Amino acid sequence: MALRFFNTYSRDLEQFHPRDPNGRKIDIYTCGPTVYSRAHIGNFRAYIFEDLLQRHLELRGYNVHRVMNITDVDDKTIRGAREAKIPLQEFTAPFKQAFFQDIERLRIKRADDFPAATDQIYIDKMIAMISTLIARDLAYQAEDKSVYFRINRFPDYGKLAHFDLTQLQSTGRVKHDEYDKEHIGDFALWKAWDEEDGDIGWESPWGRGRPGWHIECSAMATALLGDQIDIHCGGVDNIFPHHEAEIAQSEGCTGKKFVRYWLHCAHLLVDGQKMSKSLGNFYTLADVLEKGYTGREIRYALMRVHYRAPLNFTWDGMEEARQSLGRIDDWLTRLRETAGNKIDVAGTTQRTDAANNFEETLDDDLNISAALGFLFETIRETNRAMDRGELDPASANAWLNWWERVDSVLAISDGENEIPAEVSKLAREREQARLAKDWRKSDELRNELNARGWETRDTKDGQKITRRAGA
RNA sequence: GGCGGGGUAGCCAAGUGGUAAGGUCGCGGUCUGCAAAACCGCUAUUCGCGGGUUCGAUUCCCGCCCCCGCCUCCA
Repeated sequence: MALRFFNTYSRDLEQFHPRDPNGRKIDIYTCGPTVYSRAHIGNFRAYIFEDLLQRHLELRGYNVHRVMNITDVDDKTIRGAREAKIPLQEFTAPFKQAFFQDIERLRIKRADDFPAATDQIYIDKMIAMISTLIARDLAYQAEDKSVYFRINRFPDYGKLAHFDLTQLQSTGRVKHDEYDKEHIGDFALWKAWDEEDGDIGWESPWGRGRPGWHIECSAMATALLGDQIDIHCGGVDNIFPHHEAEIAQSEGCTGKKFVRYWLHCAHLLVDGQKMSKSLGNFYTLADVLEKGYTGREIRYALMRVHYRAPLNFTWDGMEEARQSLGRIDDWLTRLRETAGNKIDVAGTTQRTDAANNFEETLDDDLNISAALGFLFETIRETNRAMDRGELDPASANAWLNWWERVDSVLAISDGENEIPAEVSKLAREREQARLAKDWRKSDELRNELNARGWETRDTKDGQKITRRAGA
């Protein structure tokens, strides 16, 4: 099956065709974090979806160039810096650092570029774009000195969200001191400095101020990827107004179609509800790690549901993720034992079929659930063959090679676990106790190993110890 | 009110105009000193509800109900 994705713009599944005439190079722009606090697991669901997308495109032979912006100036960062009585950069730095730590723990590939909104080159680019928009009558400076986009002059405004502009209602989420706008839907490109901004601001043709949120992404995307990009991703809540505004700004400047495919990830719910601090169901990655779950377990839990379906985060779900990964770990351990020392043996026809199923399923708008279904079916079939002693080393190796491809997309395999000397000493003692049929001592040692996070299994080839899932 | 996404077993979830993948949990069995893992078996006569089309619908059409989100700076 050819690659296809659900494009928010058309609300339809579309075959994927990159702009690159050779069909190999793909540009992706993804909206990154606002660094005013630790990102929460809902944010990471979106980033994991984007990572899955990139990894699958790469498995399919595409050369992906991805940009993720860092918003390091906005109302919240300014407020945070003011309350902490420290410079803005000093306030955002630790959150940037935490963000990079978090994505590493979740095995999210780093983007090729992480432009920050406060980089002078992007501020300059934003100012240049705003000037162009004003020159084209698509923007105006209002009485309050801020510059706004004039949505009535951009006929396509509302096409992405499929909104009728006359229906726009204020939700009161934004402070409404913006009476100077011509239309309630006009959004700020440049926000005039006010007292609350303190010493944060940049000089511009319209006076001191700071960029609006939307213009950042237009400036950084076009600066790094050009006037047109293949795929732009984000959470569904960014469709309107953020991405709608990006289209208006970018196309208003370049006159070219900005994005070919808009992909949006559904929300993460926690216990069936939106995360919020007041409900006490608000989790950062650190919160979940503290409960004893590992990065790959969290990655799996956030990845296993299709990106366009709402995902309900629960602790039962985390436990399920742990058990599922344990099943995969044990399967790999067995395959490696069966394969012995052989490496790089040519695959079997059976392997190829499974590979196609896994990959073709992902081609269909990243159908991860079906892809995992194929993986687990494969696991059962090969386990059955190994139980019967019917899987030869060459086939086991072929499966391991297949897994390498699968895991290049999923990125969920367990690291190599070195067995600590102390643990292997206990294991040897238990082996001796078992030979002596001293079951009491043997069981005590098993409990001891268990307490240290290691599980023992007595097989016909002798005792095996493995690291317990999550330990 | 407008615009979306979703409603399939205890929980998570795939899927198709032809009779329900997979994961997890639970129960029984094989194996084991006992376990663990693995494997085998059982667990939705049924896919939110009501109509319609059809030889046949969970899948198509119409109506309705419920959950979640967006509607101007939340991924």
